[in-house]
Amino acid sequence: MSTSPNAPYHHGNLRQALLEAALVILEQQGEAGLGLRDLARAVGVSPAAPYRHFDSRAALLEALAVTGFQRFSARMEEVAATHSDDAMAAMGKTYVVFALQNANLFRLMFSPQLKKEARPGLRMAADAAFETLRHVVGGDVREGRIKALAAWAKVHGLAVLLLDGQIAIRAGEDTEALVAEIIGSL
Amino acid sequence: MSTSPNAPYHHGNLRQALLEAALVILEQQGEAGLGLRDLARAVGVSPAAPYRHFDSRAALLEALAVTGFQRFSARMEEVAATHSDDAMAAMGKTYVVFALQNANLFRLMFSPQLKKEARPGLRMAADAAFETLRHVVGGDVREGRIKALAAWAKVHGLAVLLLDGQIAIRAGEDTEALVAEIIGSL
DNA sequence: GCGGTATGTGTGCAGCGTTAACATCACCAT
DNA sequence: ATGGTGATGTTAACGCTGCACACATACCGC
Repeated sequence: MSTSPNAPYHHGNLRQALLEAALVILEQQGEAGLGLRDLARAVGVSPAAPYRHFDSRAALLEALAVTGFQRFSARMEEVAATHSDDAMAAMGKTYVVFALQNANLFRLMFSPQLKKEARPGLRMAADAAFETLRHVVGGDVREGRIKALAAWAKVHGLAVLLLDGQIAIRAGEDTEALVAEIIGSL
Repeated sequence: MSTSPNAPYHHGNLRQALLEAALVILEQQGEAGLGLRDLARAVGVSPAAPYRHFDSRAALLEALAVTGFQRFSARMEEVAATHSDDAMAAMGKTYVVFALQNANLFRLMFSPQLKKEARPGLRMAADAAFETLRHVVGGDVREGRIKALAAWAKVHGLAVLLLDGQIAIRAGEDTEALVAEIIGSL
């Protein structure tokens, strides 16, 4: 039942292939549509093969979320480096744009079913991702912390509400412009 | 196989009983732990009985989310009525406290698997819940809208980040006080 | 009373995540 | 070279889930 007559018995780099295919399916179908059997079929491998690389479906989702945080982190550092003057606003906008462009991945990163208390790897990836943010915003100082948390909350809430379609975009209104305006309003 | 020898064949008000039991299970076990069979057993009814009142598991979850929005709405209106002076801050704090007290219900209300685009009832319940908020904050005015959205985003983001355990509470720090401080920092 | 309809029961199906036993291959010490 | 060993993939099966169908029961308008 092999896909190709002379397909090799071993895939070569299955773990990576699974993650990549999973990212595609995730963005297309959402987390609920990402089944292990479909995923295995998409990569051309038997239904149980993924278990050699991931303990469970939850572990696979965790790995996806971790790469999500890494990509997010990379984007943030990049923006922090190139916009040293208006870093705060630029990072805020990048934050929201990332969420909108990678909707289902972003949702997965903050999915309640990936309990971060029980998954140190995910917790660390998440913390690392926000490290840059915290540093730029000066959240380590005693009294700067409140403002930093407020800014973080505003940006994150904006991302979540937009993802949820909760903030109505009026006719002829540009989403990115609206985001910039809201972030700008301290 | 009846729970009690003279249990009536008809439950009386099963729909309501299901919703109430579901709310308890939801808050105890989270959305993933809410199975139709367990729920039916908890109410003392056969596994297929819930389908007379809910088309699917998703429909049940939707109904739960709707009642969640209604409770949320009630709390908001109550606070808006009793705190006519500092309405904004009071409502913000209530918003976050509601999320923390009804964690899993709040998560369900904004769960991506309940696609609001495809569920008009849920959409309406959500919109109605935020109506009060929008009114008090003056979000209908052209230029007040940005500030209103910013405030909403800040409060919502704060709730979500706290729920996710993403905002670290330092030793000897009171969560509610921190919330009040962050909300206060415009 | 009686028939129709709403409500609850019992059974079964397909699909899921997961596991265990087996097959195949790469690699490394001899 | 070769043979043993562990990593990787396959196959089959288990238990569970949401869900659908046919049947049983109880309420309600005539």
